[in-house]
Amino acid sequence: MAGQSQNTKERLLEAARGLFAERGYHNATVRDIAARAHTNLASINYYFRSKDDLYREVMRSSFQAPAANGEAVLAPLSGADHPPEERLRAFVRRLIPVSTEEAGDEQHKRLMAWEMLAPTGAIERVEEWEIKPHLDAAQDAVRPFLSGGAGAADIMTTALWLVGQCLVFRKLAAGAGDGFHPIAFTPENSAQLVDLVVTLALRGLGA
Amino acid sequence: MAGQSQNTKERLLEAARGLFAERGYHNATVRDIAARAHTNLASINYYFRSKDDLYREVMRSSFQAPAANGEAVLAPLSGADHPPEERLRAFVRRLIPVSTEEAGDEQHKRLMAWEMLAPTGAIERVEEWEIKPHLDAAQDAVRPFLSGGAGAADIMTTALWLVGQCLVFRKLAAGAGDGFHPIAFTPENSAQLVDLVVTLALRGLGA
DNA sequence: AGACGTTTCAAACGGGCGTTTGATGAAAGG
DNA sequence: CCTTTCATCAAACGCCCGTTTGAAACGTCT
Repeated sequence: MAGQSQNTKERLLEAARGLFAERGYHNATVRDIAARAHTNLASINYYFRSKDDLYREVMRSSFQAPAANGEAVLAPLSGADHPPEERLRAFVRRLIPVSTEEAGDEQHKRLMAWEMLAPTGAIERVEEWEIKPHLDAAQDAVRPFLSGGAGAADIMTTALWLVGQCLVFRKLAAGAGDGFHPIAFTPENSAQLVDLVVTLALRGLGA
Repeated sequence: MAGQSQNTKERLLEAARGLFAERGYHNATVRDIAARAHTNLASINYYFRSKDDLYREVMRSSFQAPAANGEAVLAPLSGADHPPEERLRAFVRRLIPVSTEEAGDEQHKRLMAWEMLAPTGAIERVEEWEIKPHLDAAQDAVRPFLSGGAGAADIMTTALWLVGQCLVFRKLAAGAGDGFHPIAFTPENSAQLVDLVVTLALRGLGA
């Protein structure tokens, strides 16, 4: 019965994704995954050959999910026919979360965080996938504001400076520690936040 | 023999701290800890009552270590008799790493990162200890530059903006992904970095 | 109906985990 | 010299882990 089997396999993937994100690879047990998927323990080894393969499958799908960060951030910025200020604003807008819940794909981010702290080898150099796209886009965003005498290191440093201003909000929105800082990430607040960051950044860059 | 016993207990603490930082609580096994400390398995339950208590002891000592971030960052900034620019510069200088190796206490940071991703309950609200001191100092640093009409939310947002600019370098210096960004954290480079961030931040703040 | 391939399930396997135990060695005091 | 106390150690105890197994349940053909 192919219909139900597909269903079970997808339920397993979803349950595994959630538990891997919550607890990391080693602390997410196959028994818990099977229980959350409402299926039997052995289904994991039936559909995927092992827990390792299941994890690899989760990581693979997490990277090609529509909400993955890299592409969405990069794509619409390449149009060089817009003024530098507008492109910088577009960069900032895409990097700042529009809501606490949205704040990027929370599960995806936690999966990456686990992979950085405790590499399983499923993905070599996660940072390259997670950070480099932002960094490349950031370099494009700040380059027009720097003088021609600026070297590659200067561009990189300034790009990091810009990324940091945006990511700090993303990080604090994602973390559970909202108790002590009274920032709510509603769409309206995010728009104000983008305005503020863009204004301060542009002034900093001397525009 | 009390002398050797103290020695064993301290070796256990050091080994545990290293392994907890590397692998997190659940994946650091008591057998590995004992092996790294060159002692027997049962010593852990002899000197500390359990693995849990050993972990708590590691976390406790990590917070009162001289290299812990909070205090060192906060203390010398409280002098209100310095001009605002100087206090902001002091804030930035303390938050930007002076070398890749130094970049804060790496083990301490990894312990906190583990505790955020996989809370063991040993420390409630790690962020409050790790981030809040920076945030309070940052608010003090930016407050003089804001107009009197700025509300608490504005101050908080601007403080986050400033912290983000500094922490991004700290994070990238600490992470292993140095391959793709050609920034070296020598003392000289750090000084330049501080100058850059301070300059850009001051311009952004309209000073 | 009967045979066949697919999917689900309870039970068990070997291994690593944290912890406990009881023996052994080494100083200290009467 | 014998006892007491503290520190160390090898061995074992349950427990939970990922995986395997063999059979039952199910749908699909002839």
